[in-house]
Amino acid sequence: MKDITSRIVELTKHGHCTPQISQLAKKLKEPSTTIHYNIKKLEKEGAIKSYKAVFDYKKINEGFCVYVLISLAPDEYGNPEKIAQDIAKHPQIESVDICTGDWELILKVRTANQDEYYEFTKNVISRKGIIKIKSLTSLKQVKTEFVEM
Amino acid sequence: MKDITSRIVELTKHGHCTPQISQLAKKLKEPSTTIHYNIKKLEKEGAIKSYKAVFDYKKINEGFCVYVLISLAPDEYGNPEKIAQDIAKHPQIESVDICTGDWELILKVRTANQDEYYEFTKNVISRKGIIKIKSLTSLKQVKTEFVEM
DNA sequence: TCATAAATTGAATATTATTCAATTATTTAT
DNA sequence: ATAAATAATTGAATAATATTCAATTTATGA
Repeated sequence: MKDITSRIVELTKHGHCTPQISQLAKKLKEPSTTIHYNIKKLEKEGAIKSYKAVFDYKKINEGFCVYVLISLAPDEYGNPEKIAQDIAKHPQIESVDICTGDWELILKVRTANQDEYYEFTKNVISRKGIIKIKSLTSLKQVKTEFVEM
Repeated sequence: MKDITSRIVELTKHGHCTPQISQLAKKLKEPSTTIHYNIKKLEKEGAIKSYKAVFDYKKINEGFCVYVLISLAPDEYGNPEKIAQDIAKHPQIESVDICTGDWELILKVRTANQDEYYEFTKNVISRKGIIKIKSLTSLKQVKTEFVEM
C-alpha cells in the first residue's frame, strides 16, 4: 500500500482540478468552444485563482475546525499583512482575513483533533504582536466553501 | 453579448469541475489508472464532496466579505441546525458553522458591496431566534479555501 | 495457509479539451 | 454616422485525457 489517497487529497486541496467544459456547455446550452473561450478569459483576468476539491473534512482526518479571532498589538497595526501572510503559510490554515472591528485577524484552522490544534496554537499563534485571542470551535459545519454538507 | 462568464462563475462556484488525473499521475509518479481508482474511492466514501473554482471575489463582484457571529435565543439551543440550514441556503453564504463559545453560529457572507450586505441582513439575519449579532468586515483576504491570494 | 477482497496496472476505447480559421458582434476613433 | 479595430462566438479537426476492462499483484482474515 502506497497511501496514494492522502497525496491526492493534499494536491487537490489547492488545485490540480479543471472545469468540465462539456458539462458546462450542456447545462448552459452553448457550444463548448464558447465556454472554453470564456473560461480562459476568466483565468487570464485573474478572476479564477484555482480549481480544487472540497472535502468532508472529518473523513480526511481534519475534523477539528476552529475560528480564531486575533487582536494585534498597537505597534503591528501598521503592517498586519506581514503577520497574516506568515500565518497563512501553514497548511492547517484554511483562511486568513484582515478585519475591522474588535479583532484584527480572523483565521479558520483545521486539524485532526484538539491535541494537534493545541500544538498549532503553541507554534503559530503564540507569537509577538498577538495580544489577545478568542477561539470558536466548530461543532458542526453546515456549509463550507459554498458547498452544503 | 450573452454574459456567459457570470453563468460559468455561478456553476463552477459549487461544482462542475473535475480532478486532473494525468497531471496528478505525473506529479505522484504513478500510473493514471491508479490515480483514477483512488479518486473514485474517495468519491464513493464521500470524502470528496465536490470540485469547484476559487475566485478573486473582488473580480466577480463579490468583494464585500463579512464574518457574522450570532447568538441564539435559549429556546433555539435545542435545534440550531434548523436555523443554520435555513441560512445556508442563501447564495451569498460561503460557510455556516455551529460553534461552542460565546457565539452559537458563525457565518461567512459575500456580497457585491455594503448596500447589498445591508439588504441581506434585513432579509436573512433579522429573524426570530437570533438575539445578538457581531459583524467583522474583511478588509483583505490573505488566504481563502486553502488558496493564498 | 488458503480463500477472498482490495489495490495496482497496461492496453484499448470513449470522451473531452484545445486549436484554428471563419464569422458575427461590439467598441473605438474619426 | 461610418469605417476600422477589437472582442466574442462558433464548427470542424486534432490533441489530450478519462474511463473501461481484464490481468496481476498485494493485503486481509478465517
